[in-house]
Amino acid sequence: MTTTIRLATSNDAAGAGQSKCGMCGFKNLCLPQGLTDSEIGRLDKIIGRRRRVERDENLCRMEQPFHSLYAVRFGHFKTSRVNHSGQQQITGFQMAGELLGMDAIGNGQHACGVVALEDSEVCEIPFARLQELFAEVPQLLRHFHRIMSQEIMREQNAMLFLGNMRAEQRFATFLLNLSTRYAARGYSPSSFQLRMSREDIGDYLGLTIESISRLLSRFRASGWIAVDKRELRILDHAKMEELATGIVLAAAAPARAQIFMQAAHA
Amino acid sequence: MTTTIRLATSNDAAGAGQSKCGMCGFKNLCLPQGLTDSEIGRLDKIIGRRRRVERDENLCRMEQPFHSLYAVRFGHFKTSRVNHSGQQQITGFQMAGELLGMDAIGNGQHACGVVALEDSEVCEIPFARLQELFAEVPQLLRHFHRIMSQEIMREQNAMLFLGNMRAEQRFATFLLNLSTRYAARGYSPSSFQLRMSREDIGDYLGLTIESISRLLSRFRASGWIAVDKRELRILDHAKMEELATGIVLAAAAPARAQIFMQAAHA
DNA sequence: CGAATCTTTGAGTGCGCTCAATGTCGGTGG
DNA sequence: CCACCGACATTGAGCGCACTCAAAGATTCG
Repeated sequence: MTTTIRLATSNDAAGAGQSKCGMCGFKNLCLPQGLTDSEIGRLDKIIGRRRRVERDENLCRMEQPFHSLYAVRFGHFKTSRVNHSGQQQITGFQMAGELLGMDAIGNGQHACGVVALEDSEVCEIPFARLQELFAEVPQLLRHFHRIMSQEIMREQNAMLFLGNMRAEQRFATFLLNLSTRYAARGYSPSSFQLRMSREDIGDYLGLTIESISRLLSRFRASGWIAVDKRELRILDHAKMEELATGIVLAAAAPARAQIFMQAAHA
Repeated sequence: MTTTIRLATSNDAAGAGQSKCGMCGFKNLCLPQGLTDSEIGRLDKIIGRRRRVERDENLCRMEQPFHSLYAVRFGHFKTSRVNHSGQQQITGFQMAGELLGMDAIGNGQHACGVVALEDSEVCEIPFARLQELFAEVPQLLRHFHRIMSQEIMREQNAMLFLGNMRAEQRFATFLLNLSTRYAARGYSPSSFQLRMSREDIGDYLGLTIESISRLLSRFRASGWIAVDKRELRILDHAKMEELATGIVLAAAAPARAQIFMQAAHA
């Protein structure tokens, strides 16, 4: 590599691939979480090449053979499944520090297609080598199990809103989920960009593009959010939580609110 | 082996707990899949007590601390989550050979409640001991990862029908799913009992109890199924697949059917 | 500037929900 | 034995939320 311009993605020592995880700003959200420096070093050694993925490019397609997991280094992705009749369901949106491809382990082929929502970069993690490392770094294995389990919980949360919630509640839940995840990454929980199109949001929430558009308009008109194209600000966080949980934490229903607060802190 | 008659549930040598997995009729569907006899023996040693669970009894509740996974030995279970506003989503129905509790690994507490649909029995698998065994039996670890990944896929399938399908299509998908799973266990794929109430089915499919009842009536009136209480027979399997996939494999649309058949075999 | 894509907004419709009544079954006690 | 009860299931009537269809506006990109 002889290029001179380097973005935030750059790594020092060319080639050998040292300190990939150790220097990554998201190591506490990603696979290395809870590992010692020396263990991180061993993980570094098996991390494959970084891979740039341009906006709208497929990181992998459904039914492709599985070789590697991918950790998002920066950028955003969407994962989706299409069934025989052509119906698409977006199964999730992934951001920096999150792991992609765990659905592919079971059958040795990707169950979801993965597409970049913007120019992004992932770290390739050859699964065969990761498995070897599990034997040597038990803490890594334990954390990997936690990550997979959390992926299961994430999907179950999606089932919960797809099966039970009205459009308004789904959408508020979605916005709060983004808010929380950005906060965990040190970004503003109240002001962020929607990296995905209205259609993607709809395909995730089980709603149409028109419904998403109407929800955005209505939330804006109510003064709960501000939207300009894909720029979004949550103006009334409490109202969002009220919508998402269905619980009114206000003077109107103080008794019930207290009960909930106690439960939440228990 | 000196006994002549053995129920699926019986175990010989009292106490010590030998040959639990080795003699289990579902070992090829469960954790021991692909293990050698000696490896199964090692797995046997860590399997905790068997636990009987009566109909409507909780195997575990939401937010309980996590210690063990459970393998269903016989009987049926449902797993469900309830959110703050009291909305319930059934996340799945489990039968013999299936593993319960993987959602609890991530946070160390059960994300789902588990209730027996009939008198049932599970094998308790202390997770800490299972983790120790992973280090000694790599094949077990690999298979465990496959199981967790398949659980992720299962949840994603649920997202697909909850987000995209009409009531009729969801219900046909549900019936075919049961059919396939019973077939894999050596039972009839076309005749089985619905172990769960209409309400449970509704809470799983994101529909009301009335809708489920109407669907059953309509499917019966159309001659596609026979229902008597909870006894169900699939009379027209092809029609069920047509409904579930949205693809008509019939003379009416031969061209499209051919395309699908090719794709399915590719 | 024009073409393509994405988004917003409106009008009307229909699927599945809500509410309500009736039916069926198993259990319990007189 | 029947009467009664509670749980579960079925069926009907009417409604409303989100969908479909349609058109216009906004934005991006060549």
